[in-house]
Amino acid sequence: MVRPREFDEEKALTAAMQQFWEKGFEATSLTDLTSSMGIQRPSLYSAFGDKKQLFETAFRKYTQAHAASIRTSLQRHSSVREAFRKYFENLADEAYGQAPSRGCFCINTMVELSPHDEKFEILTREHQMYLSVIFQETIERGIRSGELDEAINAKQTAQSLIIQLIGLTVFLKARPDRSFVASAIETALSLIKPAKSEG
Amino acid sequence: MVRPREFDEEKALTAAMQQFWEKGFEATSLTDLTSSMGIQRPSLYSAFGDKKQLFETAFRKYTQAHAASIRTSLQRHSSVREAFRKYFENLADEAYGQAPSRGCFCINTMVELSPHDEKFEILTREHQMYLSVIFQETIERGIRSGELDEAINAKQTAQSLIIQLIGLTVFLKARPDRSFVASAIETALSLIKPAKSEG
DNA sequence: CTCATTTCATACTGAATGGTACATAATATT
DNA sequence: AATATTATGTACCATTCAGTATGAAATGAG
Repeated sequence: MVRPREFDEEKALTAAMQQFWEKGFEATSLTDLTSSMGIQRPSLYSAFGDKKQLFETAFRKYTQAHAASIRTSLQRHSSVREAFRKYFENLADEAYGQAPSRGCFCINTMVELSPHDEKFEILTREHQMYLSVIFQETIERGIRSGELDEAINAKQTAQSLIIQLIGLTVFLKARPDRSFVASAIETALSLIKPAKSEG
Repeated sequence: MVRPREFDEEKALTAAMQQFWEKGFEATSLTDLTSSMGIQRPSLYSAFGDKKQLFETAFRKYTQAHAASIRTSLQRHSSVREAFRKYFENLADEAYGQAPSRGCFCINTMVELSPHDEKFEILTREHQMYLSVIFQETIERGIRSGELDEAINAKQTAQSLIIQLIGLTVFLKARPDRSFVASAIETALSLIKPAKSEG
């Protein structure tokens, strides 16, 4: 009964997400968006609403994918310590590639929008809380399996690791010495003490 | 020989710093600047150069004051643990006031500009490295005084604390539960172990 | 084929952006 | 007091911004 849409909404949304992720909300213009999405302005507005609405949709797409990615990454290793180590080290490795470090879309948004926009204050907080639960469950798995020290407070440690993940992600944008990053990662991992091996 | 300047350059620069600190580079307009600085556009350009140059001058003013403030704050207590505790707790307290949390100008800049502007990548990195040295010296003072465990690696611990300071500062913008913040602070302080009391 | 409906491309809107030309006002030196 | 020099206020510039009006193109239903 109608003319069908000529573009793939999901691909267009992904392109918008990449733009906002790389440049933030303010610095991304509608021209940036339409050219990277490969659509015209009226199509953007009819499909996604205005710039802020598109940003929110892109943000939600990111947080879902991000949480799923972290969960998968942490489940890839039977050793919880190894899982966290690989996750943090991979984060650092990516940041030292040639391209400037985009960091984390959610963290970028926390800095740019949360102080002035209550909706994003809530959305960013909730995402970090969600990640904190994933970390906590992972630590609890390590305790149950006997890998980690039973004395570890899983919740508290997870929350501290979230703080350190945020700090590391942000500082990596300034490309600090790798030794700085390495020692911060070592210290973070020291909080996930292995169980005392018999004796 | 000339007409003297009618405004106080230092006060105008402070006003500019506050604006950039609160809203970032992109979101601060020249109109925001001139009205808060109480001067006209041509005065701004002749005294401070263009927007980016003014931003850099304001940034440098901030980092100097910030480093001095941290140094003073950490020296206020003879106990190093107490000094760090007060510093972190004060940070959290400020963030929960009514006004939206501006966070740290340097951290905001790291997120907004460092990935796309090498000059600020360097300036922000150097400031954090400088703070790291202040932390390290403070920890070393605690070790020398006998307050802290000699086994502490002062440099590594300082670097980790910087990461945690960044993480905490950023997450506070999303106003997490105070319990979350409190436990992150406890974990951070646990890295500065007191010396074993005899026996 | 005809018509209703929706998407698309072009071109535009008013407002805001960073930056500046210019004339006037104020000072210090002579 | 006359002059050279700098600061100020106004008014402007071209450009870019987010958002939209409009008409043509494409589809499915009858």
